[in-house]
Amino acid sequence: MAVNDEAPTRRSGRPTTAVLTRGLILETALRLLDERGESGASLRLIARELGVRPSALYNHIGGQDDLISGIRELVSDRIDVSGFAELRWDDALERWARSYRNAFAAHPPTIALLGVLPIATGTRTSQMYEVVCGGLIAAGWPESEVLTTIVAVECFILGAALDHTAPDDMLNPGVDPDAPTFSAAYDAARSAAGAERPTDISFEIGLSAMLTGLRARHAARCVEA
Amino acid sequence: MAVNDEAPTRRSGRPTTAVLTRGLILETALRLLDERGESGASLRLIARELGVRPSALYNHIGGQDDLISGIRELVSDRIDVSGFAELRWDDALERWARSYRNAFAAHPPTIALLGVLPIATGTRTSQMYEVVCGGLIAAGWPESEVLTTIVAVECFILGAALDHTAPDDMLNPGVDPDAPTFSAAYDAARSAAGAERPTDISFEIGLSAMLTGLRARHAARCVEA
DNA sequence: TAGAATAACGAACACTGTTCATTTAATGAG
DNA sequence: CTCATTAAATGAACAGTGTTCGTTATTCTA
Repeated sequence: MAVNDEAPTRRSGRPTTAVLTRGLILETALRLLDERGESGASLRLIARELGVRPSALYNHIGGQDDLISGIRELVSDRIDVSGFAELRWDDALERWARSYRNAFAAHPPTIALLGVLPIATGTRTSQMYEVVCGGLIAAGWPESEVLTTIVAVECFILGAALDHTAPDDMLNPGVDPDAPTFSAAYDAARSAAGAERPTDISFEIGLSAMLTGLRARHAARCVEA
Repeated sequence: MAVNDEAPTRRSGRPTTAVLTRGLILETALRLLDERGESGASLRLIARELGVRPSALYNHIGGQDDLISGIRELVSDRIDVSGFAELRWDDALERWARSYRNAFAAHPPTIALLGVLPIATGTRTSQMYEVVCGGLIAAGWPESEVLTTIVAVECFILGAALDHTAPDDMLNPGVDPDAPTFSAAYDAARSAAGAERPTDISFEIGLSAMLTGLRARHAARCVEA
């Protein structure tokens, strides 16, 4: 119907003052992701939001993969690693894990991507690993084990971030005569939660369990610094 | 170019013997997912594989969401809950967690969906929760806590399944002068792993830590059965 | 046996990411 | 100051996606 894509008319050719920036594109993408969720970061939506044709984006980003990894950098930037300079290793890990989960839970679509795309060297993500590795090694964790341990915690964090985005009643079995124990446990959990979200309780239980386990491992095989 | 989509020619109208079945579609989708990975389960690919037009699929499935949740049921079916009838709760949980991760690690695209889509009542997935809840409650876990605990473990499992699909060198910092500790830890982890995949080591470390933590929690607040 | 329900095709729609030729302006070199 | 180069936009096009709808032929049911 509409012959024009409702984008503000701009003459062909390079504009007098630049319209786009890689940073501007990434921030717009993240904002749309937050506002419209999930599929809000399509190149065409971003382009429309910026008053530009989709193909113009390709002068600043390499494509969708590049876009995603750029967004990931923005999100990663909000992860708090300050604890490793102030607290004991386990308390630092706890603060790190909490802010890590919160950062990604706020941007669901990036979670699944995070696990699969390689991280670029020299980025802030790389710096995050630098700090966490340093903190744990300083606390006596063996160098050969520290990264696999960090990844183990990360697995839990990302899974929890994924769970955070799920609707609260996802597991609701309803009235299922074939699953009475499950149904009862669901009701019990729900009333025990009160005003809290079940997903938050699960995160706390899991995080606490994992830290207890890691403390035991640390005591068993690590040299105090 | 090609006027026909290379699909075997079949006259319009209902065929003499039915070509499609919901089950057949789901199994084909899962197979393509395994073979071609990631985006192998497009409706058009499935249709072509079955020698059928895409629109024909809609006579048997409700759409892509329905397709995914159907696939999820197929995958969930391979999770081993036999331990809860034979072993101590913690060993049963360990067996369950391992087979859970393996089942989904084999089918990456379903992982992210798992966390978000509600499960249908009366399905085998529901039965899985029934067995796990029953096993833990029989071991003395309080009813109000059992489901949130299970979800906590699930978070780790799904995160680990996600990590399993990532390339091994995802974290490779290369030569990054700004991240010397990280780089050294990466090399140390790599050589310590030997022939094993780092993601498997991380899973074992995390699972072990989590079980240790849960055993402590169990001892502290659960009544022996 | 008449009519309804079923299950296929095939065309179309509204999307998606991406590429390419074209147009215009800014930039840098001699 | 000029001129070639580079950069940044448009706009058309392509191949792909999920989905809907009308058509047609068959089977099932009353």
